[in-house]
Amino acid sequence: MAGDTREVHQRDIGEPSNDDAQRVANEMRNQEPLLAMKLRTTHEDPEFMSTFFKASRLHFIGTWKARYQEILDSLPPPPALPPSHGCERLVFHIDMDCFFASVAVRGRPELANRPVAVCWGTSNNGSAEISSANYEARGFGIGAGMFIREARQRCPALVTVPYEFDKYSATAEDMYRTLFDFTPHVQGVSVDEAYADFTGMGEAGDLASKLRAAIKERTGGCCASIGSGPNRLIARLGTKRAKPDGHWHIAQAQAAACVAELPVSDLPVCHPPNDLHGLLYKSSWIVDLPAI
DNA sequence: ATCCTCCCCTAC
DNA sequence: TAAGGTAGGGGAGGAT
Repeated sequence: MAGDTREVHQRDIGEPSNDDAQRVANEMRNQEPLLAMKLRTTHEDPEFMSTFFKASRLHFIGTWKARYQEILDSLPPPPALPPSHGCERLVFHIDMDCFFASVAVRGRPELANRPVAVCWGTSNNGSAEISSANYEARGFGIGAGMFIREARQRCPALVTVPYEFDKYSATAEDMYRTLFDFTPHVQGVSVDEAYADFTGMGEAGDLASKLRAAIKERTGGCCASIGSGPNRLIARLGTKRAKPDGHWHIAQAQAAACVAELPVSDLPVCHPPNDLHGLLYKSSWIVDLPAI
């Protein structure tokens, strides 16, 4: 079988096997106290509420702003945004690639080049929700929001690893401190995503490659993708095309043409189900919207 | 017209 | 077994 041949080949050249990767994932689970407890009621665990929030990825994401504020408080207050003098602004949208999964793979060579997904859940056919999947896993059609059961059907060799919230906080801080080294004009969006104004600081491609390299080094190997353009919306649309591990610039002059050929669903807030969802039936492409 | 409060919705 | 929280934008609708 082709798969067997590949395994033999990997062993020959000393690369970690799938077994090595699964063993590392098992060790991660074994060292996670939250998985050792397996306590589910207030009777079994008097600290049930606290345990629940400690294990919640949504709570982690939702309370990130408070931790970000501590970073802001440790820095001098940002100067006012300098005027652009009528020239177009250079706005960056920085977004870490599959953040939780890349933190998991970082420093664990056994997981490199393997399909990896982050979730609680130790059962192969459970309904634990995957919150981050690396690009190898996405190649099997695995993505955020999918239950572990379906992901395992699509890729039996998938490596599932538990959350490491403390590492996410520290890595996010590394990313933000790197960004603040470049400019004080930073707007934090979330734990793994920010906008920054680079107007008048140089050429977009050059700045982006320097910033991405600095983030990758400071975070120990986590990649950021960057979209850039004259405003936040255009920059953000550029990031979609930049991923993974890339940069895409959309200048003001190209912005209208670039955006026109995108599907309506690429716009923020235009994802069903919502109030604008009817538009998706009338038009799939942004270029057609003015005709509606 | 303007300013509120609530409430629904999105994104992360 | 799995860990669905949180902040902020914007519309509706009432009070001024």
